[in-house]
Amino acid sequence: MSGNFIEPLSVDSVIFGFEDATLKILLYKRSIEPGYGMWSLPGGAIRYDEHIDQASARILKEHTGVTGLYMSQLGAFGEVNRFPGARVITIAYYALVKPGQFELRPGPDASDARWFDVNALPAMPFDHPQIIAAALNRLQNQVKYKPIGFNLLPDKFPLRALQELYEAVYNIKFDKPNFRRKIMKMNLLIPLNEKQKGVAHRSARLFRFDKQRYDSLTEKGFIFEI
Amino acid sequence: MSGNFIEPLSVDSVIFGFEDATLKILLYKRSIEPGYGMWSLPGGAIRYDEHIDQASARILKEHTGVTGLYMSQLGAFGEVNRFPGARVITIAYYALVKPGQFELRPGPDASDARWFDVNALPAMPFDHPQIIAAALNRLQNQVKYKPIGFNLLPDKFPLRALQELYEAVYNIKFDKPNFRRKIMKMNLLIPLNEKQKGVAHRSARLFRFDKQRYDSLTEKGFIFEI
DNA sequence: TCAAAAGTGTTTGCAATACACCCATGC
DNA sequence: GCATGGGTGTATTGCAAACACTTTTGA
Repeated sequence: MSGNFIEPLSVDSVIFGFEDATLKILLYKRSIEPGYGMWSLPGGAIRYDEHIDQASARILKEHTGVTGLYMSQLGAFGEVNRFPGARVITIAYYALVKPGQFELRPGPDASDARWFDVNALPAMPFDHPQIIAAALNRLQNQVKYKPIGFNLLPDKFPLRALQELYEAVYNIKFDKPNFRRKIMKMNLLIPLNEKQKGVAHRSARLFRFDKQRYDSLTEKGFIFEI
Repeated sequence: MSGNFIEPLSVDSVIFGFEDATLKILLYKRSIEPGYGMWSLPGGAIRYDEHIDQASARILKEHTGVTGLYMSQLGAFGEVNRFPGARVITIAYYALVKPGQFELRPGPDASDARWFDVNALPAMPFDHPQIIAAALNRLQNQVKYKPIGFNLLPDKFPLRALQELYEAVYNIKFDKPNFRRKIMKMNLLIPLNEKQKGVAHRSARLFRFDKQRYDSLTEKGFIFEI
């Protein structure tokens, strides 16, 4: 317990991934008390000399091994007894990960790491279930008006993957022709001269998200909405 | 500086009001250092034994004298040097106030209190300008899908007041007939047998927001949107 | 040649927009 | 009676929803 840390303040992250048409969350099996052996959100203490966003990025790096993940603050969680034995307020973040962006490994103070389907989460310690609920809620609100969903897809993807992503996040089904038209009309996807491989049916064209075009359209008042 | 407080953690609130068809923010003139004499957001330290939402409600009460204001957390602000002389992370809230809900008075550590037009704010200390920018942004996002705007209006109001509120928040103009129809179609306003008084033209009918109806419609999947 | 998903076309109805207009009231 | 805002009517347009349909590919 060094004076290098702000003791009553921690950071916790909800890391979202998307695989098999399912929204997932990355949890770590705690190898320390309290909560030994439980699956929980990756987290850590904030240092005196770092911005809270830096703290979150550092802790994500310590757990995943990679930097540059899409990341955004959710807010502070401050129930008096949310953490046993001491008053700890935590600042929660959520992060988005592309398939295969890093290899799973146990993070600090953890013995294992695993992706869980958002609809089949294990028992979790502290207020982590509430934090996850807030993260899901935020993700649903953000993904509608910001093109952050692409941070959950590979760089090259077929339209169907995008549709399945939105279907998983909103938990509803879209009509394929109407969804395609809506997306294509935005002119934000660059069609590639590549197709899906290894599928047992007609292979779909792949697309890439055009961030530059999105930025320039946004300057002109364009509003992304799905 | 008693051990009763979590030293490195404070709460700051952006209090919004609506008067003269203008969105306003309530600021307090600091009578202590740092930032002596500057107009700033009302704030204070979090106690060890209170939920952060309670801390925010308590500090709002200490400043305004009233409880029960609509209030919601914005998030944590944690630049390393945001507060001079010590590492202080602040958790920001925004609150909505009805016209005349309380009498202005200087709060703790303040010599004066005053409403400022959001488009004509004074120089402010620390990161308060950023916090206000975030609050405005959040308000704009929230008011579109949640009926929280009514917390800025008197209990009884003419439709025009609601329109002016949305015009002030979004900073755009609406077409009056279309706005009326959109609102009335939602069936969320109860028409009263009362009219405006003291106006130099045809007086408008007053309405009241029907929260019960909103709640029951929401359960059935209704989505508020303006 | 069949299954499965890619991808296109077309109809329908609602809802946003734009704008013309009449009504009530105080000065 | 005129200025001011309250309040209503209506044509136009665009888009979302629904669904039938054709095309391509691997097994």
